[in-house]
Formats: sequence, C-alpha cells, structure tokens
Amino acid sequence: MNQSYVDYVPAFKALSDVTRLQIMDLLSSGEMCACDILSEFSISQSTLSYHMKTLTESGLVHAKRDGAWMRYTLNKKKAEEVISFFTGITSEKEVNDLKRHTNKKSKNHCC
Amino acid sequence: MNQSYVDYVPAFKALSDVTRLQIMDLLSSGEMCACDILSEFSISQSTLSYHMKTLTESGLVHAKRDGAWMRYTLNKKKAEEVISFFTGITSEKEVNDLKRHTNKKSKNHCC
DNA sequence: TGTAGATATCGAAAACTATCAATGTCATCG
DNA sequence: CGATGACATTGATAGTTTTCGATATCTACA
Repeated sequence: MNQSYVDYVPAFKALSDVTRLQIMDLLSSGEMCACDILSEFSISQSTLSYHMKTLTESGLVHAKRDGAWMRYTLNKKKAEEVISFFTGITSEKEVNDLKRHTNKKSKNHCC
Repeated sequence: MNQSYVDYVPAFKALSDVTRLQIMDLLSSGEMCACDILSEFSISQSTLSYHMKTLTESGLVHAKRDGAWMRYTLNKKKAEEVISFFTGITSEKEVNDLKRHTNKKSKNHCC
C-alpha cells in the first residue's frame, strides 16, 4: 500500500516514447500478439521486443505466452494506479508546515 | 484540439524521474520559488535548474519571474490533459477494423 | 528429429539524460 | 555603480535509452 515516487518511475518511463504510447492505444482495443503489433509499425522485430519488455516490466502491459506466440493485454489496474498516483500528486492539498519564503511577505531575499 | 501521441511524450518524460515527481508533489501544495524547492533536496542548484526547465518545457509547470527569483506553479490544466489523454488510450474502445490474427481461430500461425 | 515461424537476447553504435562545478546574467540594495 | 543573491547556461563526464542486425531459443508441425 501507499507506494512511493520511485515505484511509478518505470511506468512514466515506459510512457515517454511515441511508439509505446501507440502500442498502449492499440492494446486498449483488446488483446494482440507481437506480430500483430509489429505490423502496425516500421520498426524491427527486436526493437518491438525491447518495447514490449519495457511495457511489461513497467506493469502497464501483461504478457502471456500462447504456444509459439505472445499475447499482450493492457493492465487496466496498473493504468488506474498510475492515474490515481498522478491525480494525487497534482491535486491541491492542505498547506503543510514547510516554512516557505514564498508565503512570507519578505520582498528582499529568498534563501 | 485532438493532439497526437508525440505531444504528450515530453510530459511523460518529465514525469519519469523521482526528483521531478517529488517537485510536482511539492508544487501541488502551492507556489514555490526555486530556492524553496532546492532546500528540499540534496542536489546542486544547476541540477535543480535543469529539472525545472524539463518540467516547464513539458508544460506541467508554469514559471513566472518575480524580481530576482522564479515562482513555480503546477499547471493543473496540463496535468488534467495528460490524465485525460492517458485515460483515453487505456480505456476500452469499439473494436476497429484491423484484421487481427488474435481474433481469428487460426491455431497454427500468426504472421 | 528437422525445419520453419515467433519471439528474445546480444553486442554495438548513436543519441539522449542526469549531474556537477564553474561561470554568466540579471535584479536588488546600498 | 558595485556587490550580492537568485537563477540559467556551459562544458565535461558517466550512465541510460533506442535502434538494428545477427543469433539464440522455443514451439509446432511434418
């Protein structure tokens, strides 16, 4: 429970690439195998494999072997966790007890 | 309107670093100046400046000069855009007209 | 078991990121 | 104006990411 910042870094890292964002979008329409995904892009097979690894290791995508090929699905639960984490750190909070100069009336110095 | 995947990459990239996630969280409690933020971390001033540049260029944080120092605030609007984009690409959609093998009954080959 | 297809891993190259100390810029105060 | 404080930029270095071709592994079928 109550995960920390570092725990979400891999997910944001996974999302910070155009190809991977597109893969997430593709997967939101349902399960796909690697070769289906590959056919949507102009990248090599090894590059796709690398992206899929990044996505699955981040937890955003689930991989399941089915005979000779891999079936990928979105991990909705993880996606929701990311959203609620991000919502959490971007929503207004009780002002904490940090002594912030910004809140003071001092006009002449900061630190 | 209707931005594309690439437009969100800088935001996710900005979020894929522990320090920057913490800065976002700090800013959610209200406006802060650079030196206030700096005092929360054990990093050099130039490193903080680099992180703040990453955050402001991604649009997630707004920077405003106030005399000798900079005041940073969260850009709630951008944060909400990121959330709705991410919600969009991770929520179930109408099955599109891609001919996906995964949907076929073929057991012997994929591509 | 041998072959072919699907995917993973390796090794290398290029590009990008994070960090710091040093230095530059700019605003304020005296 | 000159000094000082706040922040940005530069240049260097170390580390990470992205990409590919080549090769390995693993599965299914003949």
